[in-house]
Amino acid sequence: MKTRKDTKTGILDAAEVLFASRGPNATSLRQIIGKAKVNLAAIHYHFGSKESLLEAVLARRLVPLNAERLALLEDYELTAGKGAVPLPKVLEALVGPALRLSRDPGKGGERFMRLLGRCVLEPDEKIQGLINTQFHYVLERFRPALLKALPNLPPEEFFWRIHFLVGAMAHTMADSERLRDISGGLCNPDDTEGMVQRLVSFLNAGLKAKS
Amino acid sequence: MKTRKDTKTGILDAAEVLFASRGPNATSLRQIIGKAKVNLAAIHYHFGSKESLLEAVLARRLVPLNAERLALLEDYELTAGKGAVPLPKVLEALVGPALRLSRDPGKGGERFMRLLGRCVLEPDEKIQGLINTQFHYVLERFRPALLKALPNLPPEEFFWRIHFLVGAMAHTMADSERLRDISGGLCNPDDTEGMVQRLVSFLNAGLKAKS
DNA sequence: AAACGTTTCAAACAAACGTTTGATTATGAA
DNA sequence: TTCATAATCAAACGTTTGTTTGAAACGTTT
Repeated sequence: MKTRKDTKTGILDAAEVLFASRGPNATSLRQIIGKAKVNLAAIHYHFGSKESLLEAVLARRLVPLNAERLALLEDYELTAGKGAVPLPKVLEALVGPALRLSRDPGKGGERFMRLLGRCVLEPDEKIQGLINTQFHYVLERFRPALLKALPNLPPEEFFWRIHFLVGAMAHTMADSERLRDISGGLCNPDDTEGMVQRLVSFLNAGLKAKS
Repeated sequence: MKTRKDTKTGILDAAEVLFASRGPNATSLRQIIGKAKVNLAAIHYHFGSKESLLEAVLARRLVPLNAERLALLEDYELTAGKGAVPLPKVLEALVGPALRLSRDPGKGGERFMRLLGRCVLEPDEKIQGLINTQFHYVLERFRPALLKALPNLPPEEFFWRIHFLVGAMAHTMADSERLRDISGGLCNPDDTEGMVQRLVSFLNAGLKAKS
């Protein structure tokens, strides 16, 4: 029983790193066992299949992450009383915890944030399914707050802007490292708080745009 | 000599469709030849390799597309004289031609737009290389116009916002079909002009946000 | 028609993939 | 110790992947 958790979380950790950097479909089980230094059959023994492994990798961080998002939102709503929570606060609750993951190397760090962004943008239907279930649940909870903070915004326009928001957020999570190249080293993706603040103010202005 | 172009463009067309819907790496050559109804060896005879095939698929549409973007921008700059081109116009020149591709089914249509968005977000380094070369070239040309339209915006902030812009644009190009589901059928991704207009006004407001 | 280069085709290639097997070793309870 | 369960391991499974081969069919030119 002593080595079970070691092997299991060892696989999860290695899979998280590799899934995040090359994408789940481009990562082979043999690369994972090479990094985790376990036997190939251990993956199927502990997780059943590659798909279930990805599911486990996602669930390990995503469930607490979404709980944190909802808790933050409820906190802001309590403070706001019967009034609307200001849009920047709502956005902060939505994108902040996700982006801030990279600040906490112990809890998955940058690796998982990249993986999450990558999965959101992944064409593969199985991965889509895993993500959409979680995302719909969060969006359903955030939608009333967003609509409240954005009065006079037609529902159709609202969904379009959520779509743009998801794109900007996912791309930022998945591949901000690219920004270092594009900017010629001027931008530093490691400055997470700066990143959150910049993204929130960008989204805040975009969502409030006059249509 | 008569059938050469038929086979060659037949492969390009089939590859474009399949690459766009499942992603290049998730598409096998055998799926392509099945759709194009040609022999497997024809791909290597005409293109040399799978990677070169993707390169050819991209180049066929991307070169004229980027030319159109630059032509539009120069047109606006001519009209503006020595003054700055208004930001919405600059954005229109940047994202309009790409999104509008879906209006022209003869010239590749929605299929290529999806592929392009997908390639921008693709982790694979070889694909990144193909995209970055083209994108850098365009961005270098658009940067002065964007900076001119956005005075008082610090260079660091500028690059961050370009990054958000790319994310929103690529996600919109790659997978607006998803919006139909999320919105419960309320939003119609086939309304390309509406899509362009909404994205431009969203990006316009986001780029102008007070930092 | 004969000879030419170009294009198609069925068949096979080695490599890599996710998954399964059956034997072997470690662990905790009786 | 003895036994049963849990975990690890090397080896092989059948597919699928991108790529290569050599011969057949085609179109053009002489």
